[in-house]
Amino acid sequence: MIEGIGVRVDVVVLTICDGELSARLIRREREPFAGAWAVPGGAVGPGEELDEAARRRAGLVGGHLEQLRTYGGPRRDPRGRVVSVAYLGMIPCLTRPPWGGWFPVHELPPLAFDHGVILADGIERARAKLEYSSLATAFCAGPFTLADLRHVYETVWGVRLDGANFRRKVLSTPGLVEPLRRRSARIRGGRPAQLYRRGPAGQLHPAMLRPSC
Amino acid sequence: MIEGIGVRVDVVVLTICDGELSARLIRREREPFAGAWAVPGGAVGPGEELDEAARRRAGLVGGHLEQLRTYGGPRRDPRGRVVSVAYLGMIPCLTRPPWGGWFPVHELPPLAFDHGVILADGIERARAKLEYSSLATAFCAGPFTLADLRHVYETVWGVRLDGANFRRKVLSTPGLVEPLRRRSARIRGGRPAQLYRRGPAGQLHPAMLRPSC
DNA sequence: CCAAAAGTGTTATGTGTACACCCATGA
DNA sequence: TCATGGGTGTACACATAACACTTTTGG
Repeated sequence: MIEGIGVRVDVVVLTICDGELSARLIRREREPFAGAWAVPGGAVGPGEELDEAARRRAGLVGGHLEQLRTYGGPRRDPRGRVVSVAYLGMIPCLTRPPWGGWFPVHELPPLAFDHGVILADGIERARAKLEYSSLATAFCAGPFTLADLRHVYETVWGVRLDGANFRRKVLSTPGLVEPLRRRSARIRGGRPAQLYRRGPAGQLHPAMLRPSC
Repeated sequence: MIEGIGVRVDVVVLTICDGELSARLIRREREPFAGAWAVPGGAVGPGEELDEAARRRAGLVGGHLEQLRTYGGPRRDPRGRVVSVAYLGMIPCLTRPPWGGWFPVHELPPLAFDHGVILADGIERARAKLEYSSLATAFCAGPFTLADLRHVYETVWGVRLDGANFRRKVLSTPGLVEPLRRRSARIRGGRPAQLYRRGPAGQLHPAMLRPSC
């Protein structure tokens, strides 16, 4: 049953930094691709669940994590056969990176191995899942306004959404968000907005469709 | 990089036998779970793509094949750590099984390892993909009528659909089906139906929604 | 002729979209 | 009071669902 195939996890971690959908990358220290950027990841430990391994290798304590796809081409790694179980993680908005390595997805450097494909697949999965799941709230830390949530959609999809229709859509989905008693403090004038937190709903029915389609 | 983790593919192969959504199972000959039913699969060969391995292990020459999910719990296999890359295959309707091992998904036997979970995930993926993809045509061999295509949806979802609305929906989706010059022969009376073949479209916009939701 | 299935028409109902307009706050 | 963003109302386009109706075949 042992075949000399290595098993790794590689994790596409996305967040929104300063209004830009961004991915976390690390710089490789060893050959091959020494000095190139790559998605965080590493070998799966003995007795370790794949999900656990993904969280450990990505340093992802909280936040959303889901399996993305498995990449197993025989020539992916010049050192030998390596099958990589890729994951997609999402963490709340950051105003500044906690430690280096966040790249806006429009300004990605060349990546090692097939990590460019993995990252592209992860971004597309995130964009698709916003349509039919409540995953957008995973990008929001603590209480948020409907404008905050709308900005998540606008940033990830790269479109502008009508605030009025977005509000109706979100509030008409049972269990998507729950209102708090507080209102947001205003920064630059304007009426203070109602604050919300995540609701128990996981799926959206009907879906929030991307305007481009 | 070699860690003693085995890598396999396991394939959920679905078809429609005699109006029933059915899965192909094989009987295990060796321990563990000798005599139990399991989904077809096996180890990935050296230098072999995962997709190739899935087709080879499932004996799937044509038909649709897509990656489903990877199962890697440390206790999946009592012999040791085995990561299984699961695939979902679909082949056209069969009036009778070509060789044994087709089970209606409502009458499944107990399955070896975690293959019950894998099979359930595969069935749910198939049901979900009918909504937003043209995958239903993968269950149709050669030219088909719109009634044939509707029966695919009805069988996989376990619901009844209105023929008139289904027709309009399918024909209004560009590139989903293409009409042929022929009409079907009638079996038990009734007007002969127009025959169609698959079109180039892969995605459905808007989606074909399950009535249950 | 009748039964059966293909195919068309019609209408009520709901959902997405665009946009006008009012409300509450900071400066 | 004005600018800004939160929040409401409304009209139109379009999709769905239900079902009556016509067409074309076999028996």
